[in-house]
Amino acid sequence: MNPVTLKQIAETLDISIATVSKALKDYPDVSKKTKLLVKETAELLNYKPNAFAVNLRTKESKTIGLIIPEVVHHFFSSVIKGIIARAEKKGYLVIILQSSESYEMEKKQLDLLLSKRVDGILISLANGTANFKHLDDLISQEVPLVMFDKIAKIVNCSKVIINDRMAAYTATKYLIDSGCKRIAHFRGPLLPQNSIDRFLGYKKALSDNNIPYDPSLVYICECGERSFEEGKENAHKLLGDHNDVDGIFINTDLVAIGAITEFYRIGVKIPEDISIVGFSNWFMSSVISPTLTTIDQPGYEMGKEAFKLLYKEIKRRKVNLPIKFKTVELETKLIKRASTRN
Amino acid sequence: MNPVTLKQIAETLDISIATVSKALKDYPDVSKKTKLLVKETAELLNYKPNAFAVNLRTKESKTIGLIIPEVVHHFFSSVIKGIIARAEKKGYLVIILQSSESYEMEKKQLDLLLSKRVDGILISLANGTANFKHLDDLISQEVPLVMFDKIAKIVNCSKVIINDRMAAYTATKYLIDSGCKRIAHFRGPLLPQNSIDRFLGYKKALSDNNIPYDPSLVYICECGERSFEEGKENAHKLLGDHNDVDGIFINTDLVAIGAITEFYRIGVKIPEDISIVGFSNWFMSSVISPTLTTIDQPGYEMGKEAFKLLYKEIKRRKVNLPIKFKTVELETKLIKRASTRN
DNA sequence: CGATTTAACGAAAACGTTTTCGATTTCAAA
DNA sequence: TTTGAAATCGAAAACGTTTTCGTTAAATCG
Repeated sequence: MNPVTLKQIAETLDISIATVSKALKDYPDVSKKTKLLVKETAELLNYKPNAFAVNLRTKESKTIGLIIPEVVHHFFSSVIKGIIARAEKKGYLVIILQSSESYEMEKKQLDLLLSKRVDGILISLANGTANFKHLDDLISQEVPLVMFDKIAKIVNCSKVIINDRMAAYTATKYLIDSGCKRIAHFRGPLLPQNSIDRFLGYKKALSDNNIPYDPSLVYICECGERSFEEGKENAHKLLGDHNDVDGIFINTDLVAIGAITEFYRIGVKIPEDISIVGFSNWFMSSVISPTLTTIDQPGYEMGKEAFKLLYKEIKRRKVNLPIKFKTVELETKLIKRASTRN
Repeated sequence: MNPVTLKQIAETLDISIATVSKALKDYPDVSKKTKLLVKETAELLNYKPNAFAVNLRTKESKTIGLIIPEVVHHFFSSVIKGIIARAEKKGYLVIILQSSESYEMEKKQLDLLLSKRVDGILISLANGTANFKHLDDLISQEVPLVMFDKIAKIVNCSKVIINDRMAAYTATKYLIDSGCKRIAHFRGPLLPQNSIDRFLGYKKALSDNNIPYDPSLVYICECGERSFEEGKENAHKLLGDHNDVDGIFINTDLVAIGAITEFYRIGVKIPEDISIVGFSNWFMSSVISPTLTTIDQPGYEMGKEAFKLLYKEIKRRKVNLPIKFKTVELETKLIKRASTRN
């Protein structure tokens, strides 16, 4: 019961393999009569083209690779969903790999995808990635590549991002406008561009409003699997270090939720004693108590947009058109909830 | 700058393609000397085997397909993570597709994966799936297949599940033991096996404890994208229909969280007025207020286990060993939290 | 030294498709 | 009838591997 091939159709119809192939793809140099015949028997025999052979011939797999730092993550799973949806429409399948925020894994996985000869790669960088040679190599090999969310500015390819700096500015400004005078920041790791940008946005908002920047108010989180615990820990530490903090802008919702949990345990009132703004708008943030004011990050759209860019690049490369890299910036918005004073 | 092939290595070394291929795979009939030579130049030229050609020759892609009802879902993304982790260790890549709980999409996607000639398929059924011909077809084509979580008992393949019935029984029993006399159930859709089993577990727990079963206490949820809203709606409806309910066993955490939100809004006290037990143990459930008592469903392990079964089947089929289908049942446990009286 | 084994290599088929290009047929126009 | 073009078809190469099997040369044995 082996899969049926072009050859078998050719034999049962007593014509050549070439004609069968051409008939199935509606080539102009085969008669309507034989086209019909071929298509009927193909249907009858339940013919499915052998993807391996097609790949080999056409040199494309209609498959793209996706490398993501962490799969179990509301934002990233939204991105995945967006990518899959868009890719499927265009006939592409997507292979997903998880770097677990490790540079080494990221490199290994790029290699894997490359060796599988995917038609293009979508990537959001691991926190541990400081060296970009692996990406530059990809580009010099002319593999279509687009980065999203956690990008490296220095790498020359298409990107889809949000304006982290502006969003952080908005978040911090909102704390200031609601009366906060002494605002802490739980930031992300030192390397990723987005945690740098969010930090800078925070700082800029302070200075624009004549609030002195105090480095001792900035706490670092890994923002990995221990996000929630980190939130609790940093909240606890903060309370030990300072007694005058009345607002915190936190790099990511899950850490913020950890902080809220700890504050609740200790008896610090949110938002009366301390106001909190998170980042990402995890679904969770709308159901905890108090609900969390945060920045909405459009994951699904980001996924769709990222695939769109990749698709264009794949198409253009195929016909040797020049590639112009684009970076599209998606809108974020402040979601006002109960963790801040209005 | 085309990718380097065996042929090019052969030419630069002035030996045959066959020898190069064999040298790289450490065949015994090539001398250590040439092996070294070949490997060195392969390294030098940065040779990467052409996956397409290998696939065509070996008839395997080292890729598996995964069909999941919904990607943005704590449980399922945990499963994905488990599968990817295990697959990568064995050199397999995984293509992920989302059925969005639709039978039609599920069918289409199976076809897609089949046409890509993945080495095996992992699937969790859509809620809309009542007909299993597409799965039986797969099996008769001898495509390795394992179902997980949302399975069809009638389909003859390996499965990895939890004992939904027992888990639901435990959950309901816990409500009873904590003093509840009048227990409602927010169940899932009518078709999926697991929502049936959970309902049966609920019913059995009632009858074992001499509590009359009252159909008017059972509410149905789609448990799709609107889960949270459904929870709120059903909670509201329940309050209108009955005034003596003191406990609810809810098919899935997200619905339960919706219910809690609504009860909170209305002023019903959890757990004093009504105790609630959810199902799945979403991370969210540990941070809302009150924290939600629930059944922990081991997603990551389920993913790992599912891949393990699939891998075994792939290996055995390759050497034409007989296949014995297995269904492994994973442990669940009751997580006692604040939404129930202890 | 002849016979036989062993070691090392290569030719070639095969996997199933796509596509170029030449061959054949048909048919209308001259 | 001849000629030319148009319509159909097929042979064959190519994609890059893997693997069988045969060939040669070297080594071993009696």
